[in-house]
Amino acid sequence: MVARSNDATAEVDRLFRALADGTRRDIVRRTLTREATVSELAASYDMSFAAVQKHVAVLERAGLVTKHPQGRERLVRGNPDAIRRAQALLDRYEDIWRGRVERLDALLADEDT
Amino acid sequence: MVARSNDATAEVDRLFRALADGTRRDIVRRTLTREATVSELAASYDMSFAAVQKHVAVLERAGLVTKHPQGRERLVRGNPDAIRRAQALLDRYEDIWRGRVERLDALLADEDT
DNA sequence: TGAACGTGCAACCATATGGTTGTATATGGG
DNA sequence: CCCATATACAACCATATGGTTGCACGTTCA
Repeated sequence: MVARSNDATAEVDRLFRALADGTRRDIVRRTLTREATVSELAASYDMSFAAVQKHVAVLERAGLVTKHPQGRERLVRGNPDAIRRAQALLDRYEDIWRGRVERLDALLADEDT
Repeated sequence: MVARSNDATAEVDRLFRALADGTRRDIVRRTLTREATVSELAASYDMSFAAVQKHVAVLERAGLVTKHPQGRERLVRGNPDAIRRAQALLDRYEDIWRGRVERLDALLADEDT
């Protein structure tokens, strides 16, 4: 009976969940190179403005993008730190597989680093 | 209007979606070091056998684990290749952010490599 | 052979998700 | 000041998800 579902776990859930949608991944990709307003993003996809706005909100909650008010617009900017956080998590799995995990409790620990 | 939602996209959706659950991540972690039967896994979590069996099925569809029949049991084995596939995808985002993407169309391409 | 075990799967339920439309609020420009 | 624009958010709907219980089926073994 492994101890689970702490705050860190919920955070990781949100991170991977946010990445599990093509439109959202596209938004992240776009805003990593150049920030864009919500309207600009919305124009790119075949769905309502509100739908895109919701996707941005999901990404923001997951930490994958940040929003920066600029007058009446919000500049959406991809957050490379969140990407690296996801990478770090996957790296842990690689480590586990390669038996590179030194402390035994690291095997039991989830993402609460 | 970016072209989206091809087969590769659906596959990536499944991959990240599968990782967006703590119980499933735990199963992956466990089975990366040592294969386990579905029953053994089920004993570890505070939910029904069927629930765990469903989680394993989700992981299997995402390619994160493979199942190997052994008599009446199924040995569940974590698949490091799927982890690496996820890593490769995230690496692409890093590359994009660092402006390391050479071909311009790589910016538009999603995960259909 | 028959009982117990391991697994898969269907049916069901509550809640979450991803979309819609409509409305409210704030900002910018004429 | 008014109007158009940019965003946010609520209400609603269909479908997906994550859990449950119950049953069917193959395998092991006494």
